[in-house]
Amino acid sequence: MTRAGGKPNINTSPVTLGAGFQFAVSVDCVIFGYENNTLKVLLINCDLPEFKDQWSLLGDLVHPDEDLENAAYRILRERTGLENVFLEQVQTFGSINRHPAGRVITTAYFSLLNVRDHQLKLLNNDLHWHSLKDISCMAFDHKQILDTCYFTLQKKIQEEPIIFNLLANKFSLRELQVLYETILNVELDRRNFRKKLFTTNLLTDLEEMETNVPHRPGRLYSFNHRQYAEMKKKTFVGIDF
Amino acid sequence: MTRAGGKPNINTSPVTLGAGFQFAVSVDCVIFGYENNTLKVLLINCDLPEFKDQWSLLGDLVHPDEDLENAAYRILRERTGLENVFLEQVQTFGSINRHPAGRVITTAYFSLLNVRDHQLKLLNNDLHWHSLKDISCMAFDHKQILDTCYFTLQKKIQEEPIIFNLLANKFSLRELQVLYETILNVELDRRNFRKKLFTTNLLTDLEEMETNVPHRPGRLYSFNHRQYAEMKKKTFVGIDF
DNA sequence: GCAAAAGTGTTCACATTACACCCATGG
DNA sequence: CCATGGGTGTAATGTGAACACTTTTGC
Repeated sequence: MTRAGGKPNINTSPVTLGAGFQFAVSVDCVIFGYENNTLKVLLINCDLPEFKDQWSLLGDLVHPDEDLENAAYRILRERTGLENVFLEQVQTFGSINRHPAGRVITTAYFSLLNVRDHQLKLLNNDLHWHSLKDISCMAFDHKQILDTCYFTLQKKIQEEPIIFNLLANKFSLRELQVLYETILNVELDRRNFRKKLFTTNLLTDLEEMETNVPHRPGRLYSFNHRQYAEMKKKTFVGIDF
Repeated sequence: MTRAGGKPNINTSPVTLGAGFQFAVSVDCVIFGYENNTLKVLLINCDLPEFKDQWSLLGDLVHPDEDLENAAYRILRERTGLENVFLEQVQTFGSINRHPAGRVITTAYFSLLNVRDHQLKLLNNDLHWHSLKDISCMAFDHKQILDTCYFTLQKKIQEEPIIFNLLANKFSLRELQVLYETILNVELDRRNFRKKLFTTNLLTDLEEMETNVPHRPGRLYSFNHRQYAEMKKKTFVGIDF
């Protein structure tokens, strides 16, 4: 009899986990990229008979000696060759029958990367970028996971300047604005957008211009990581609903 | 050899999970309550020798035939007797050595309930409400989980009107304001607060007054769930960082 | 009557929105 | 010279912040 009202419990009393070891744990990465004015996600073909020729997220079982987040980074590294990529946990999906092989709990991570810098590595894999709009059906509950991560992406880019992870180091304001518009699925006023972005002080003017564009070249900017680190120290309190 | 570049993978090819069944999966509930102008959390004593007499969140192993969220609801029901309580997934914690008994992945949920309506049931358990400010050390990584959930609570009450779950059905504007101030740890201007709340149209004026208060009685309000359901259909797009 | 909180409006600063014209480049 | 997007400012509106006095109750 424990002090917890007679209920042996993993948090309150010494229990053996023998009976508890009935789960497999995986991570799935929703890897967003941006190319040709289109938001894309990196998918792989699923060979399970249950989901023949359907698309699947990049995921794998977590190793017994591996932290969840490390497993997600490993998948990114193995599949894309990238080491320092934006990655953040989104949500865990654990419905009973979500995987035909048995009880598999999966934690979804979303990742943002700059497609142009990393195209070559993908040739080694059976991976493909898919326009988000063209994805209807996916293996497992991956469509639901993707939708959740896309919603999180939409919300987060309005709260934190993570969007720059999808762009090359140098970008024009036009590119940045179109990217916002693409992800949020809205149109933004160009002058107001510029004003807004400049007042954040997060853009470094590179004093360079676009080249080989069939119109007046725009200035190029980079994201000022140092300035953002300063800004983050400030807090905000409000009630908005 | 699968199409996935020769890597057998849980998402791409038929694999047996025998080797994957090495995890225990649990859920932990961070149950917030509000009493005597204090934000509290419901904890239980931990009897594990490693964490002798330290406090622990309410959690348990997920049953093999049970969804994650159902496991969290079960814990709430078993511990508090409550059925319809606000509950939301926050984050999953899976560090290798977070549990001394073995590899345990835990998904944290946070819950909001109205303490006054549900005091009696707790007598059957070794549960206690703890003022959030008095909690320093906890068993496992539960302090980290609690901090994460508290941060999520602070953020969410500024985005969605979930705070009403912590109050009785009838409340005065004063009570509501003090609750906001307590959770956010700020002082709010009373007139601006009233204006703001009234313009949301989420409060139903019950045409009742406080009684037995040693000052001018305030009006009582209730949260208008129906109105909020209407509001939720609208969207918002902005860039705020 | 005193302590304590209820109730109530206005002003100011700032942020957001809407909106139109000329400029530089490639073809 | 034409198509395309770059670059710029102002006025109107809306939102958030600051702020003081009278009222009602219990004791």
